[in-house]
Amino acid sequence: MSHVPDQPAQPDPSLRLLWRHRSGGGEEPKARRGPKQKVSLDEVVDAAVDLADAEGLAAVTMRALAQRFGLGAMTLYTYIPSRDALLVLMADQAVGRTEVPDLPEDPRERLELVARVQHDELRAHPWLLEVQDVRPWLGPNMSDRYEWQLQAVDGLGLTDLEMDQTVAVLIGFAGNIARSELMKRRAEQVTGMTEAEWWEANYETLNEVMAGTHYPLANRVGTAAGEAYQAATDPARELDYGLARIIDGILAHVRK
Amino acid sequence: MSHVPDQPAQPDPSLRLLWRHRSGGGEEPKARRGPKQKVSLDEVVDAAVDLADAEGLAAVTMRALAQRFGLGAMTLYTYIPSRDALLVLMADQAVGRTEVPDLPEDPRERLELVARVQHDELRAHPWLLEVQDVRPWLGPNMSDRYEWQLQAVDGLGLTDLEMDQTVAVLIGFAGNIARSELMKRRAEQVTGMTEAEWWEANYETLNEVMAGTHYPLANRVGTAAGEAYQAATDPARELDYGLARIIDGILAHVRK
DNA sequence: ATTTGTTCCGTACGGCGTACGATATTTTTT
DNA sequence: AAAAAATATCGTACGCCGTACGGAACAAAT
Repeated sequence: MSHVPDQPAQPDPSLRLLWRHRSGGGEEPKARRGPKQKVSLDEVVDAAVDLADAEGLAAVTMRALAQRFGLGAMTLYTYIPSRDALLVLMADQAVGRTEVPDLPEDPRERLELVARVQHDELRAHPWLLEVQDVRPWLGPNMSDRYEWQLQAVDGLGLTDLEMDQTVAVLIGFAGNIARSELMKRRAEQVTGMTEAEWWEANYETLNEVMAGTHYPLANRVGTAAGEAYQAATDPARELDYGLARIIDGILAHVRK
Repeated sequence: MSHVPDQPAQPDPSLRLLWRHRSGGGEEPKARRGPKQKVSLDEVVDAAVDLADAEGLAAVTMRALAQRFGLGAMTLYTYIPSRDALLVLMADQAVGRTEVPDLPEDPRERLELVARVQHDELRAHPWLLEVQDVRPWLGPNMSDRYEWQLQAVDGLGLTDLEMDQTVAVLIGFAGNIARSELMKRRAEQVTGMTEAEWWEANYETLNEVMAGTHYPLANRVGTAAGEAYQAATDPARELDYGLARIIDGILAHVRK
């Protein structure tokens, strides 16, 4: 049992960084001592977001990011304590970039909007899907967003707990769609083929290797999907379908 | 435009590895030339799964895995072409470990079972959530599972495409619950505090930093959640609630 | 003028995946 | 029986990564 003795549980340092713009009314520029910082923290975080948008989260290395400003790698550590802390700031900053529309009156449209905003955002910043693994941190922009999401489900007759869970279901679903889109794009990038090309290239091998095993339903469904997805885009339909079912279920519950 | 000339699109090498046990009826042990392998590929993959279960996916390094067998790191590359390929094999092998129950007759129970099996599996092998980012590969065990999932939604009156999408919604939702459980566990591990302790430790800072901003709904909902989750476990309820809504929506759709 | 707290940055450490080449071991061919 | 070919093992090394550390340049407080 390793038990750190009686540390009074330090408050999380990321919190003050996250809320650096809004924290306390007291403006105290409080001239610092050493040389002036060549860039601002916001510029750093913004550049990191841009980099992640353009080349993926893996491309956001300390060295690469520092180089964008002509700084040495270690200099970044006067701005942020660690790369993980940077990711948290990036996530909140990215969320801050999307401006949420006003909520319509129709309940169905409101729920749908919550999901679609989430989906669009994750399409714009797919790396958010990876950062969420780190933590769903409570920065100012994420807090604003959450409040907005709760507004969307407020007044429907849900309990407080159900409001939270309903939002979770909606944005979780949107996240799953975004994730499958991301995986598809990545697969095409890695293999250098489209999905259709991959299937063609592996058709023979698959038949050979799966000889003796039968997947009647999977084959039928797979064929249907293959034909359908040649014309129309797949994940858009997935989103429409799933969202309709989920919202049906939610509204039915409220009107029980 | 970097365009590889006219390679006839090599079939994916992972496929043969994935199906190594079932591929073609022809048994041909075909004595290999060099020294015998000290362990089998299955042992390697099994060990990797165990390691990931116990210490997380990050602990599955080539060196650590090789050491388990007293092998040098590079020796593993005679078993698998790359770490990524290993992850694919691990995923399929892990899926193969869970034995799926027979499908009940009641439609609602069937849909619920699909989600709960997925959820339980991801609780047993949380690292699958990270591997899915790599790819949802079609190994034998995954294929079996998919066929089983389609059986669960067969005969409900869904179109072929809808069957696929319905399964996706259900297992996606289960994955989201599992992911939030995982994040919670990780957060407790990293910070060394329970969620309640974290809130207590940061209560003051949060109030200070959020002064001037008001989140009426988030506060109300957060308080409700805080009180409720002291007694009952949270994600279990989330699963029950969301699953009920989703299945309601699906069944309403087929009985339209 | 001196002290003190910052910023900047070069160097270095340990860890990762894995390319490469040497060596040992087994089967196949002669 | 000997030589050749193919395979397994593994030590070394390269280029990445995050980041600990220490020194130098700098600006404000003393």
